Amino acid sequence: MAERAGVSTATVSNVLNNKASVSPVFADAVRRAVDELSYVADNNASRLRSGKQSLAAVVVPDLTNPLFSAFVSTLERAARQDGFDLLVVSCDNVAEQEAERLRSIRSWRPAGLIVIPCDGALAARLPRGAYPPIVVADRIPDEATFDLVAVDNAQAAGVVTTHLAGQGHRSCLVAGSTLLITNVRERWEGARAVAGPMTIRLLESGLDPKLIRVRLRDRLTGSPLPDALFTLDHVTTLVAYQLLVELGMAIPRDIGFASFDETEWMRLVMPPITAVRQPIEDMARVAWGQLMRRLAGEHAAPDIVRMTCAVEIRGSTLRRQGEPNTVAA
Amino acid sequence: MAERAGVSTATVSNVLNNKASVSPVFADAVRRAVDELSYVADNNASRLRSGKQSLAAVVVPDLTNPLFSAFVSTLERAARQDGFDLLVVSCDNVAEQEAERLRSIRSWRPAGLIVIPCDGALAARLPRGAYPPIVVADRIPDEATFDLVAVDNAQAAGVVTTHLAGQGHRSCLVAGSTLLITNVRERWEGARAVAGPMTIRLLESGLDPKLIRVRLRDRLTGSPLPDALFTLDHVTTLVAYQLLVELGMAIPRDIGFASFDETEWMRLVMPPITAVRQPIEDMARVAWGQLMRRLAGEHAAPDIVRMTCAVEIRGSTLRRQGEPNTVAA
DNA sequence: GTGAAAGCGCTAACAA
DNA sequence: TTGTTAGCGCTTTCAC
Repeated sequence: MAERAGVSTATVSNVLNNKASVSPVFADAVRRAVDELSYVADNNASRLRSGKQSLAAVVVPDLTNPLFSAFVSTLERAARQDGFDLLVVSCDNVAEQEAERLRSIRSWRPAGLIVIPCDGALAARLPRGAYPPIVVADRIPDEATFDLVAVDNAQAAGVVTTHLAGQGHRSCLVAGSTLLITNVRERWEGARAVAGPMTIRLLESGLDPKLIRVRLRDRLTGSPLPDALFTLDHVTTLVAYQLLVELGMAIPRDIGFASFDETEWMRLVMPPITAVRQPIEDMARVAWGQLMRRLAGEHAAPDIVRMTCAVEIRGSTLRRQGEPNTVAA
Repeated sequence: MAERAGVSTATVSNVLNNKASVSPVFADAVRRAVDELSYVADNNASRLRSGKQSLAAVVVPDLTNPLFSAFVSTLERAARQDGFDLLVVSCDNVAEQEAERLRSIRSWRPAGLIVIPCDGALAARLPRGAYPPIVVADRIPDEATFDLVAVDNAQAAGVVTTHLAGQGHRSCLVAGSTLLITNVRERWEGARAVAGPMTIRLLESGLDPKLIRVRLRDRLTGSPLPDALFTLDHVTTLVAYQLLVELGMAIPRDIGFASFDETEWMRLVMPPITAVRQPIEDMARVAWGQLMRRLAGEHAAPDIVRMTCAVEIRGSTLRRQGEPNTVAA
């Protein structure tokens, strides 16, 4: 490359990084050679010498979850705009995998990490020793030692619950994977706090769709029967809705139905489903911004951002007068 | 690190890569030091010297498309099993971006690339000069110069079309983004080839949801009205279904509805939607296998794999006797 | 304004 | 079995 342009490697480097001033003649020669050989500098060699890394990594629990893939998608775009590429890693919802990946990913010497952790015990899974800056998103770690962007789970769950009670529901089943996930705990506590006279019960249904199905079915066919169901995560919502349809339970007449996490199909089914919409794209952009500030050398205390969710009230929870799906008392 | 263990860097390297034999005493010392410092070797420095790269890259048109995120998810798992990490890049459905990314991604010197291209003209967007092995997935490039894994689009579209005709539909509208995407072209041609006496028309609706909506609405409110709608990609399907609901068209009585690409909600709505299910996870595994074989030095001609789709016939297209949603003639 | 030389962290080749 | 040395491709430093 340098020989093709007839200059030294140092000059090539200077042209490519517009560093020290280079005469137009040499600069042109370099650019021509770059073009002819369609040369791109080796990022890693350059990092090795300069210490400037343009690779970041993102660790998510599950790439097939539309919430997380939207997060990664937006993050990737934000990163690219700042000249970074993104190593994407999934831990398949397994904490041990996450620990392993968190360890091994350091071999790439990423400039920073963005993590949606499996559960609250993230800090315990970080190996001792030097680490690049870490930003945590979506799920809240037990210790507030990281920059964090998450939603106000309790508030949003509260809005839904208040709405359910206001629609005259008497007994609400709240179903979510596990209280070990701080988000789920916050949602449950936010719901319980405002249930008022409405009976409210929790079902920790786990992460495995088959088990979720069995456990939910128990509650939806046993006694006492709830007249409202509030599911706290994407998978539980999917299993629950399918189950309600199969059991022939009419929504919202037999049972009101609301979901934390919105997916496009919730607008498409009849009646459409009341859901909490998380600002996941905004979260990705905020997380990236937090990381960039750390890379710029900011030393402030952890930056904790809580974002507000939109609650979309739809037919699946409406049983009062004047509204669709009104039911005679 | 080497000094902490009291040995030379070469010995550390030998222990970490279990290369040349190292005495148990020294090996233990190294392992202890590794543990204490929670040291991981710098992948890039090691690649620089050894030439062995354990990074691969995947380029997809859009990470929010569930088909593609499932692909990336499975691919990432396969890669990890072979000791590779994955650089994930989206081109946001823009060919120029894809070209740019394909160029710049080389700066990481990935061992190989897996690409779901924006359209058929992939080869034209590859810069001249040396390239790592490339495997193309899902969308078929114009020139058969790459290893390829894709589905048999024409066959699957044919099955759906034959079914639609067999259900007594007289006039079918086929809607897909653009024939520039070879998949869409194959689907359209596969459908047209077996339409028989059923009138069949094509709408190239583009990639922008708003425009898709306008164009579809024209066809679904104008004349002649189709009595079946077959959408050829995920976005078109979503827009179309919403439109049908809004227009108050009863499925399947007013219009039969089928989709290429299956998403979970298609099983959940009533009636559930007839859809072609692509074996996307299998495609990811096959693509990774193809890449691994190239990395192992295989020099054979391009390996072209076509996989068969499952066609899920559901209520949205059933109007005959003995089946759900039967309609009097 | 330019090039020679050193060195980033590692591994390959070889000498001890 | 172990350490020494060279060099991967780049950027930095510093003489010119």
